[in-house]
Amino acid sequence: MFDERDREVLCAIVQSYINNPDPVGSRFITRKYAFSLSSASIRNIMSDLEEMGFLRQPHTSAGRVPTDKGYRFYVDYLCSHEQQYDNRAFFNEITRELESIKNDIDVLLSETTKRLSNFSHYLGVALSPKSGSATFNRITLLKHRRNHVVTVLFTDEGLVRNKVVDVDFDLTQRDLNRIASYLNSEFYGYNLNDIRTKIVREMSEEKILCDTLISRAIRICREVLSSPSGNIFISGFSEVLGLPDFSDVEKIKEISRAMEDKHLIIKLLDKFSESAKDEVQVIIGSENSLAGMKGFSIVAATYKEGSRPVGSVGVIGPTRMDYSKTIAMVDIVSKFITKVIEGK
Amino acid sequence: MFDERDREVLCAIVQSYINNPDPVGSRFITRKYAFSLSSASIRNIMSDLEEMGFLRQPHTSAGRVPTDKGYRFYVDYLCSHEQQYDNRAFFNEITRELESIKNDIDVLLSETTKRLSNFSHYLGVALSPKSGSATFNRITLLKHRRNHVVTVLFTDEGLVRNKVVDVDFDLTQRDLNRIASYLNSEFYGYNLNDIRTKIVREMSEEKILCDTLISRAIRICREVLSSPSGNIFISGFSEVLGLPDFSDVEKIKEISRAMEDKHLIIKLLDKFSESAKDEVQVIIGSENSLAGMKGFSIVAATYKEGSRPVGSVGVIGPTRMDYSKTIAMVDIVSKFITKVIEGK
DNA sequence: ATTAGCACTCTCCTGTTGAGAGTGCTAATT
DNA sequence: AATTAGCACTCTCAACAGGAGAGTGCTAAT
Repeated sequence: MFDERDREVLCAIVQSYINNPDPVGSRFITRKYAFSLSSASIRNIMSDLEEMGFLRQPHTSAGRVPTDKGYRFYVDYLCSHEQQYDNRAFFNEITRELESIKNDIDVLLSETTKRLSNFSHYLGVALSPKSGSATFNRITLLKHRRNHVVTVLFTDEGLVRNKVVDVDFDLTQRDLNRIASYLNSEFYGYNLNDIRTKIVREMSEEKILCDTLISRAIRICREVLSSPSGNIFISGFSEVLGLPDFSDVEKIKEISRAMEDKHLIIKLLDKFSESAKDEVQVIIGSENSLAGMKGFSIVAATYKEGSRPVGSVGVIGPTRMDYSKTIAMVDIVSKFITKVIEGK
Repeated sequence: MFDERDREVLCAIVQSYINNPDPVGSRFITRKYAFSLSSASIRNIMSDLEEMGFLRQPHTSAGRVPTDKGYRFYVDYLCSHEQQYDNRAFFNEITRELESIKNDIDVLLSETTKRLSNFSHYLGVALSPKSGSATFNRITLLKHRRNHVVTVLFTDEGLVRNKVVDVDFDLTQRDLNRIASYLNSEFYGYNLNDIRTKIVREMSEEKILCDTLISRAIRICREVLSSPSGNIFISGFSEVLGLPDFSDVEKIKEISRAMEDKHLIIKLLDKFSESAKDEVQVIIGSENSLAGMKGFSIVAATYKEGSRPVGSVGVIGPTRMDYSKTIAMVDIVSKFITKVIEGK
């Protein structure tokens, strides 16, 4: 009911449509892909494939177009992930130009998404490491004007975060040192999420409320940890505008709305980093469940710190996407970032 | 040759066109603006205005449309800058929601541009303070893993900047303290630009080369100052897409290209902050000289630190822009940011 | 100086038509 | 039994023509 020949036809149709967004007809297939079959036979096969839900017709007497289910089958069973020439060039550029940026993860991610979108012609996206699971190493407090404290937080993973915190009391540098060393002894080795919940729990305890030093320390620490966790990077909008899929204003509005709603994309990418699979993952069109992302696919992977995935990176593009090329690229990028983070 | 009546007609045409992007005809003017003249007379006046270069016709037998020169005259002499209801709402939202963000200038600017674009329906843009003219107050160096130093730079203006610097030598925290105190004594009170040039000059001097402490100090300091200076914030792309001016794909591509070329916009805004005028400034369409910004106008102003302008904020939109409203908004915003920076 | 009247121009919408591409079905062929 | 040739049918798209609508410029009258 679904033999080798059917697969070949489906594959040909998907590939042809990816190359060029015109519905593909039976005659075109016979000519271009040199099947030893007539167009009439292809028509029969296509009709079967349509009934099985892999293809659909935009209208009677147009050719066929893959459905999301069709793409899914293509990605899972048909497309080869072999590296192409393009990808080698991509790999070279990435490693050559970006390897030196290792101190500022945000710059690294932003530059990487830029290259990713340049080479793929889709939207490059990345989520910066979730600091929640990072491990507290130490904190330094520096006096800055009256009522302002500069905090510098170090994690075991090498993350450094600073923030200016308002305090409603005037403190000397000596006070700050005492507060810092309290925090350091108290929280060393915990991960930041645990510290956050620990603080909430302890806030109400009496011993905290009585001791001004401790209560001040806790308050400062809470401020530091309240910072937004995941930064998102998106780039390549003008790349996407060049695609024929976006020759229509409505389509453009759609994707730009999706882009501005960074919240949703963050959630989406978060899912990737939670499901700690090792491979590149693909979400196609309506599999996505998110309204406003109907016509788009996402190819993403996580990058890791040690063996723990801490963030994700990927590509958003139309469902009519060059999956094999894109998957290979995302694979390269995620591994590259992992490598850089771990300091080689 | 250009009397009161001509002005009134020009004003009516510009306003009508701003409301609604249809070429405006003579009959429409007489009906809508209740001139005590017939459409024929209006036609004569319009013909004169066209000859003077304030109006043009998209094609014979369409109505008239303002030229850049027409907008310029409107902005300089005709439009009233009175506050409208909208602006008060805008002012309230800005002050209520953003006054508390004063420690992180970048967050402040990014949030402000968001509101600005929301209310204006154009692109909100802002340039973060040029740190070059800020005054060195002190620097703190903290050890971070081997070969990495976290630097925290304080300026008199309250700016705090941190950066992780690679060093090719291993140092104890005590060494770092000595280096920091050398830098502090050496550079206290200078502005960052001067320090940068000073470093370049001194790098070659012998005494520097001999003394390892000093040479290391200088090297670290150079790294710190090499950071990118002006950050740019742009927001509101999806706002802009809703405007009838961008119902055409080509137009959308144009503005998105202009947006991606952040370099150019930075240059442009830089000009604003240099020409230290106190008012909101307007650049209309081709006055801009920048290719790729032909159909766009820029309304911008500087925000200040003391009396010195340090950055700029504004709006980019189609030449067919509601100038009086936008100018009022940019005025509010620039004054608001100035106020917040100076800590009220 | 102003205006009514009119011929003219240009856009935009609508309907028509014909070419082209592709399908599904049936009957013939292998 | 699978494949294919042939054909009628459907749908899109581009080109074209006509007509309504809006606006102008000019001239002659007020």
